[in-house]
Amino acid sequence: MEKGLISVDRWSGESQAYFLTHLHSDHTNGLSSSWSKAPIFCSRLTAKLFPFKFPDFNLSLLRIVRIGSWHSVSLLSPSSGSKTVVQFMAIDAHHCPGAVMFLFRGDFGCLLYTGDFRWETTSDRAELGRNMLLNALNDSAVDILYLDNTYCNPLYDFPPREVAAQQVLDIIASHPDHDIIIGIDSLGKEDLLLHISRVLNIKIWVWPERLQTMHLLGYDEIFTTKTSLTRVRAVPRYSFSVETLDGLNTMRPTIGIMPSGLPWSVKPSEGNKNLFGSLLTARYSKSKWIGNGGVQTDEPNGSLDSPGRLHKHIYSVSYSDHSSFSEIEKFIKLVQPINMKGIVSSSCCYVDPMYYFGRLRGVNQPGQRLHQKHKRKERDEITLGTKSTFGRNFSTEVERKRGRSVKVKLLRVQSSRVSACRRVRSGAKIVDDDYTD
DNA sequence: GCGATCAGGT
DNA sequence: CACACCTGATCGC
Repeated sequence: MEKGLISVDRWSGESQAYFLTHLHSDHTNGLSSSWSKAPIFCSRLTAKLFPFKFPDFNLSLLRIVRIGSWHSVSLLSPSSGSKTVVQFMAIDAHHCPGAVMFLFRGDFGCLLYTGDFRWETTSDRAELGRNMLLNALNDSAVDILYLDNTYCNPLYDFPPREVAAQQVLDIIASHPDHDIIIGIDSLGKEDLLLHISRVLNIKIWVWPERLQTMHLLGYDEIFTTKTSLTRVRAVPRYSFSVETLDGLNTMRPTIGIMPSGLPWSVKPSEGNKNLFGSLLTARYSKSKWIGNGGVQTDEPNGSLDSPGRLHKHIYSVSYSDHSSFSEIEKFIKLVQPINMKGIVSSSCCYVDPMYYFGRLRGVNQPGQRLHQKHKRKERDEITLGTKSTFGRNFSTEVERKRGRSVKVKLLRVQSSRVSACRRVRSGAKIVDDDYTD
């Protein structure tokens, strides 16, 4: 086909080489165990985790890309049919285990695709990442930066993960006799859990599948699936809700901590009316946490004005694996791309990074003409994944309201073999595992 | 009965 | 309001 040279995090078209930045499922839509189109380039750690997500995948199709080295692949130019070489380098994206950015050079120019990334500036690891990127760029211009623009808005202001991790520890320390539930996904936030484990000298419960992942990542002693060994449990985020926490509290005093990009409130719902639906109680500002103090509730146990407190049993901490607005800004200043484009798009929330950062683009560049040329080439030959919820908003009101039944997650009876297997696999049966053994 | 896809949730 | 990902329905095979 005419437009198929390479694809990044995009699996639907016909390309000659495919690149995977990381294994979160919003970047693997369309990828499956039966994949056979062409080789997939990814980091070593992603390759290691790969079979776990895609059990019967033909691993001979994976190409491990060593981080920080240039690699090349020879392909056929879709337009001319002649040989063309694409050079590429993987750079640590500091997002989740195995996550990398890809820097490409070829006839199309120089492209940097960040995938999801966090660009902290305070840690040693961040310093290494910065140096690696600078070495890779080696003063040459990035024609197009494809940017993780998830939090590309000045409202999105949160601390480095080290600081957020301390906030989590503070919350735990202030609840010495509580069980602690932390909501996480299938990959990511391991450093937070390791930090908690180290500081409190305690094991951390995870669901069985997550334990396997932890073992693949090389963490052998820290995590456990035995509830009796610890009061701190990391549970799938989707099983973390007001109802879950209320239910758990009928058995033991328990608080939930949601490490998440932003201290947005939980969903509006009956009985929680005054709490929800707006920007929340605390946010990180100018190097310290402030409570907004304006949230009044009828909470009988006292005010919810401690930082991040969302609900009598739930805290939200801004522990994010995506870059904050100011980090995005620093990154763009460093890269000085000639042009850029957000990879996170949705019909209602897409923020074009050019809106805030257009002025930060590289200077002394030939400008639009060169850019246009590359852009055309890129559009023809490179296929890039974007996250999108576009389309969902077109469903009718009738469809949206159709047939929703209220679920009682804690006590739900397994309704089918297939869904039972799914739940067990994903650890949703947390309460059964915890309290009926 | 199966995987892929979609809508609708947490 | 974001993100990541679960569940159930439906469709094509």
